Amino acid sequence: MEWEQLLAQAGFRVTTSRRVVMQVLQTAGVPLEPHEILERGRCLHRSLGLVTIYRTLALLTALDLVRRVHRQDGCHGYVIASPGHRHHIICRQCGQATEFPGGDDIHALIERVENETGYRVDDHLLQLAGLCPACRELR
Amino acid sequence: MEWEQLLAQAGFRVTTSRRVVMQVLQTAGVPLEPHEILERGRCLHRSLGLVTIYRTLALLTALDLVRRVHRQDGCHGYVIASPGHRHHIICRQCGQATEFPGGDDIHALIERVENETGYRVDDHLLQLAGLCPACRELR
DNA sequence: CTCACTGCAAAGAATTTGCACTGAA
DNA sequence: TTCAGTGCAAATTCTTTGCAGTGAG
Repeated sequence: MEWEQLLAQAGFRVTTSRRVVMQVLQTAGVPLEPHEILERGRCLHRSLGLVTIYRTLALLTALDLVRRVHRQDGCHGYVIASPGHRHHIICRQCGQATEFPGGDDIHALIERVENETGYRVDDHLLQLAGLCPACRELR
Repeated sequence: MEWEQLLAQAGFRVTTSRRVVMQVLQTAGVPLEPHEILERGRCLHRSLGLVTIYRTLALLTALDLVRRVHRQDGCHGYVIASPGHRHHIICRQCGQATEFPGGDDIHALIERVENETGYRVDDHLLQLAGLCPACRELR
């Protein structure tokens, strides 16, 4: 339950809505869009509103408790974040999102690009897509 | 002018609107959002409409003449694409976008992630952000 | 001459804001 | 008790669709 302490320490209140959003995301395992969070959250908290979800996601994202993931089509979903800078690989069949850590290979790549382009890189957006083990089974 | 031939070969017409959108993007060098393309395009083609820009971008993106780039905040812009699968590095100061090719390092990274996660990767979204050479000068 | 393409208006989504009420601390 | 947080309604964007007129081939 350490995220609750993190919230409190940062001066924010631990409310039912925030608990529900976190619980829904923790249970889901796949990236959810705001309206999907609403549907699932309503089961747990009748009066939950979409506006609150937007505001909650903005807060949780700012605190790095939740991460926003992109899709090529421009839609984005939200997933629970692990501590540290990580990236996601998303199954295009079932939507399952798995985090993986950045390794030396990313740094090597960034260094190469810095040399090739003359840029100084200070942020990166990396997301992979493919088939998860379970969906590969079904082929 | 080879993009015009590509359009024609694919059975699409080379119209003024499409020429204007391409020219604006080629001139810009930085990723532009639809409404920015409209503003600049109007200078060249008075009656240009936003709807046409959306439709044109969808077409050009499908033909891989233009690429969509993402920002963490969810906004996205469009830039001229070079042939082949490339990635972008975007200057957070001036917005300048530069393409760079994927090298062995990306394949190595993907292979590592496949081994670690069991996924079979078939697509990736990689975008870097930082300071371009010109903006670094000004520091 | 035809039909793909365009612009406009209007519909639909996605997201944000204003405001009075509610509940966590 | 107090003020951050909430829900609702309405305002903003952002993007897509329907349709009649226009122009590329």
